[in-house]
Parts: sequence; C-alpha cells; structure tokens
Amino acid sequence: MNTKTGSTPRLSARERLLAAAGELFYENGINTVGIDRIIEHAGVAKASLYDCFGSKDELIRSYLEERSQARKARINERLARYNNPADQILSIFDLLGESASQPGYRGCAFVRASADASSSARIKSACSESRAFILDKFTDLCRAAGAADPEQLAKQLVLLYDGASISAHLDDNRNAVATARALAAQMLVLHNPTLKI
Amino acid sequence: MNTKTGSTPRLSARERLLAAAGELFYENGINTVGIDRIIEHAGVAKASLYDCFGSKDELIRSYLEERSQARKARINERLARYNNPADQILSIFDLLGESASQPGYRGCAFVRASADASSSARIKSACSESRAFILDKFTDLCRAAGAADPEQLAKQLVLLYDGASISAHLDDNRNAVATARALAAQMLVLHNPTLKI
DNA sequence: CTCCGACCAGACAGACCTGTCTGTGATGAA
DNA sequence: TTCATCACAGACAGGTCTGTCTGGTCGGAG
Repeated sequence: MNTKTGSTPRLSARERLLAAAGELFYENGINTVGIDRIIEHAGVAKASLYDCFGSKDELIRSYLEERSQARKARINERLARYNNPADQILSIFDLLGESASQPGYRGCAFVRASADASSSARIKSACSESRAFILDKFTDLCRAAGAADPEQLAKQLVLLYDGASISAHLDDNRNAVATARALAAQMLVLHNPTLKI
Repeated sequence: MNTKTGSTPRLSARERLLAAAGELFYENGINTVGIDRIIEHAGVAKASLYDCFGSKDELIRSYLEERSQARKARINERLARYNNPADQILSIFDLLGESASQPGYRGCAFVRASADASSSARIKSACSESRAFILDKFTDLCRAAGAADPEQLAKQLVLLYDGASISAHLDDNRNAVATARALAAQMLVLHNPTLKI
C-alpha cells in the first residue's frame, strides 16, 4: 500500500486520478474533459476510476473539494507568516499574484466550475463554501486591523480579489493583482488612518 | 419576408434561433446546450439552423457577437443620459445593478463563455473585444473627469465592475453592485478632490 | 399556373461519452 | 502456497451529440 509515507515512487490510482482531474478539469473545463482522457492522463484503468469514485460526478466533487482544501491550507500558511492584520490582508493578494503569474493560470477554479457545468447543487455548495471562507478571513482580519466597518471593507476586498483574478486571466494582465493590492492598501488606510503600510 | 419592419407577427428562423440561443446558452452554458434543444426552443427545423449558420460554432459566434453589440448599445444609451463624466461612470455601475437584479442573472456572458467552452479563438476574441470596450470607456471618462492617472483609475474601476458582477451572481448578493458603486464614487473623489458627487 | 425560396419534419450516420463487465497480473499476508 | 486486494486492459451497451439528407408545405412573383 502506498498511502501516506511519501517515499513511494508510484502514487495510488486514486491519487493519480485526482491529480489528472485537477490538471485537465481546470485547464479544459469540466464538461469538455471525458473519462477516457482522464484515465489515459492518469495511467489508470477505467474500472479503477469507477472503483474509487463511482461516477464522474463524484470525481468532480472530489476534485473541487481537494481544490478548496488546498487553497484554504495555502492561505492559512501564508497568513501565519505575518502577525499584523494589515500585512496579512495584503499577503492574500500576494498569494493570488503568485498563482496568477504561473503559466497555466485560468482564474478561480470555482468560478470556472460554476460557469462551465450543469451546475449541480454539489458544485454550487463547494463554490460558495470556498467563497465564504475568503470573505470570513477578510472580515476577521479587517476587524483585527481596527477598520471602522469591517464587514463592508471585507466585501470591498472580495470585489477586488475576484476582479483581479478575472482580469489576470482574461486580459492576461500581470499587473491586475498589483493594481488590486495597491487599492486594497489604500482602502485599509482610509478605514483606519492610524495604520502604516 | 419578415425582416426589419417590426409589425410582423412571426420572426424569421434566424432571429428565433438567435433569441433561443441567447436564452439557453446564457442560462445553461454553451457546452451543455445541444442543437436539438435550441431548435425545439426556437420552433425551427434543424435544416434551417444549418442553412442559416452552417455550424454550432458559428451560431455561438453570432450569439456572442449579438450580445456584445447589445451591451455596447445599452451602455452608450445610458451614458448619453448624463453630461458629467463622474455621473456617467457611476451610471455604468447602475446599469450593471439593473442587469444583476433581474431574475435570470448569471454574470457576464463572456466570462461564462470563456470558462465554459473549449475556448476557441473566436470566443476569446469576442470576449476581449467586449472587455476592451469597457476599459476604454472607463479610461475616457476618467480622463474627462480630470483624474490624476486615468489609465490606472480605469483599471481599478474594471476590477470593481468584474468583482461586482461575479459576487452578484455567485453570492446572490444584491448589494454587491451597490458596494462597488460606492467604492467607485469614493475613488473618483480621491483622484480628483474637486469633484462633488 | 408554375416556379422558387424559405421553412418544416424527422430519419440517419458517425463520433463520442458514461458506465458495466470480464478477465488478467502483481503483491503481500496468513 | 494460497488467497485477498489492488490495479490493469479493453470490449461492450446505451445514450447523446453534431451534421447531412430526403421530402413535404406554403406563399408570393413572374
């Protein structure tokens, strides 16, 4: 069994399938990628896919779930590097900037999934859970930063975050995230003039 | 022939097809909607569709083209109501707010198409043309409003515009556009303190 | 009347997609 | 050794999709 202890040279079928789904679904869209392409890319038999996941729909769900968890972990890890709420807020934009400047960037996976799919309830729930996480983080951090109206400021930051993600992808504009970050910094000062950034 | 003179009771096959495509593609996604569903919804024979458009791909292109033209016209019409650049900028957000509060709102059709489709070059070009139009409009208006750095301010406004559209759709948040509009007004004042809004 | 263009109805081919099923190997534990 | 487990390979059924084709209807122009 090659489960957790990392040194195994070959991943389990389930892990390879999730990795393949992660690449293909994100890059080409959930609907356009068929089972056959996934199993070929993963080097896995079709029967193994159905043993592990039962259906394509469940594979999609697992893909989004994994994506959501990974993003939460990445954000939490990043936040832990700073002890100042204003820096923490800006670090979320920095993290977005790093993602967006990677070669295969296609915008937020959940936005893509929502637009692309038949949009079953499962996709929507994974999507809104992930969006709520970001909004909550921003709200907590804004409150900690002493903002006058943390809920409102957090909503504004989410607007910038989403907008930057869209623009970075569709306009191929590497500066979009920097623009958003700069504006976010400006807004933080406006909401709490005692801050120094 | 029932072409332009409006009073004809029955639209041409081409017009009915475009109308049906407009509803179904926008609502359910380009990939998930099949030819059969479109012709049924339009009340048109399959042969007529292929006579008019030649392929589904060309129908998609025409759908996006029509969407793009309609949006341009709507925005230009709205801008003509005001003679003050600051009001004009805000009126674009008002227009977005009206669209977003309509029952079947699903966000920007071009964002949807980009995420959803196999993303042929045609879709991308229709999408970026539409995005360039908005950015140019904002840039011109910011310049006319006497903003210190009109290009930068316009990019920031586009971030807010996209973010509001996303949030209004995915979060079902009717206030998202209002939040964006308020922030836009704030930024206008920051960029040109002599403005009164 | 006749002809033509626009449209309708629906069968059909060929490709592709999901999901099932049969059968085969490799590996490690009892 | 024996046996359970995991994974592989690939055929197959049933459905859906795009696109083509045949044939029929109707209204208006020559």
